[in-house]
Amino acid sequence: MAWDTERTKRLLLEAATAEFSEHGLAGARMDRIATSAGVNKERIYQYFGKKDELFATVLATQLRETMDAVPLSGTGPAAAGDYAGRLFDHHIIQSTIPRLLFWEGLERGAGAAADAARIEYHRVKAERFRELLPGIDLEQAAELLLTIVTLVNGWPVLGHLDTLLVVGATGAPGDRAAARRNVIVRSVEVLASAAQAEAAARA
Amino acid sequence: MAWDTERTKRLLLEAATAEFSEHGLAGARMDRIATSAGVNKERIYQYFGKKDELFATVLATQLRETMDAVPLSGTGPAAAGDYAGRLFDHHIIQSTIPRLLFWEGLERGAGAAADAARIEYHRVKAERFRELLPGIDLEQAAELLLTIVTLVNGWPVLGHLDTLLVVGATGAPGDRAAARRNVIVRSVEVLASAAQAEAAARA
DNA sequence: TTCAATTGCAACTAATCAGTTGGAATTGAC
DNA sequence: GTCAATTCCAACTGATTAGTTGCAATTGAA
Repeated sequence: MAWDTERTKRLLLEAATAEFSEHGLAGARMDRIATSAGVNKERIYQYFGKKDELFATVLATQLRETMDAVPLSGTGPAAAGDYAGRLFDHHIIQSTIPRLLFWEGLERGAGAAADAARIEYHRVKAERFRELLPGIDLEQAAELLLTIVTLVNGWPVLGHLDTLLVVGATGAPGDRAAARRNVIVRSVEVLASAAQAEAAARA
Repeated sequence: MAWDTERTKRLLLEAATAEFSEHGLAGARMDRIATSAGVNKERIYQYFGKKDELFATVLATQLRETMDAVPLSGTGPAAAGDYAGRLFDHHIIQSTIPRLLFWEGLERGAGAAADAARIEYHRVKAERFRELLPGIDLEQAAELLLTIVTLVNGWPVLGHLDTLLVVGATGAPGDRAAARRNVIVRSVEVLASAAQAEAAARA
């Protein structure tokens, strides 16, 4: 039976994803990752390098996967809202993503935007998003996309604020995910329509 | 010359605010807080207790201060947009706030919503925000307030995403803060109008 | 079978960290 | 001036942590 190096790497990457999502870079523990993966700690260093290199690998893998998993399709404000809704759904299933994105923002800051491949990927994404809303310019598209990503990823991370502001004020929690998803989708539709109207008024 | 205990506490609290804002709970170092404040480390424990107690104190102090510093005023969608703009401005000056809010979300999670006084404070805030937009119900108000807080606080924390999506796609950075502030203010106005229209359509 | 490369093991290492301690210095009441 | 309480000091402590090490076991090519 041969060594299954790829499987070992996968186990470690999965364990690292969970650990970094839960604790961030500073709070994560290499021992825990190894134990959780059922792999000797020394293998981590052999395959992935030091702690922050493993963190970078986890981020690159997970954030890239998200962009591939939720494609843009259709045209018009409803398509924009649909995209937001699907992104929201994806994050419910892959709950590590929003946390990793904010850990990245907090722990790596501006340095996180220095990757040329990633810059290109996002440029293409913004361009593609613009095509969903005929008539708007690239800046409008990029700003709206930033709004979508902020709202969708921010919601689970600021769950305590949802509890304080919405649940606390109105009393009955109900299905919070469904309600918030609904609000975000409709908000995106409204903002997309407004963006188009604004672009038309300027033409 | 008497001991100035209150001054020592203030120095420590300021240093702790900066440290926790920069590094979060797991990444902050008590030695650094003490050094930065020019105070002996042992004083921290005497005055504030252990590390996570100090963190809680910093959070309570800073987040409470924010709510007091940016009051709600006026009525109508423009008032909602104005509030968002003033909140945005405040966070530019007090750059620790957004980061602390997201550290809290990531590092303390749902437990952060367990404080009775804070629940009450947010309930009152949501109620007051509802009064800005006559006709809308409390749930609409709370959801829109959550959207505002998410966008305003999320922007600095996701600065790398701004760079990737907006700057990367459109080329010239310009004054990003002003541009993003403008987008948020107008978005809030649009969403506030839509919320009122929706409430009216249901009446 | 041999041999070099790689994986696997678990103990080890040096540094770091939150928290503590004993004693000196200071304060303010009496 | 005395005295108890408090602040200040800086060294200490024990636990934890990222990373390393020496050696055994395994793999696959020749």
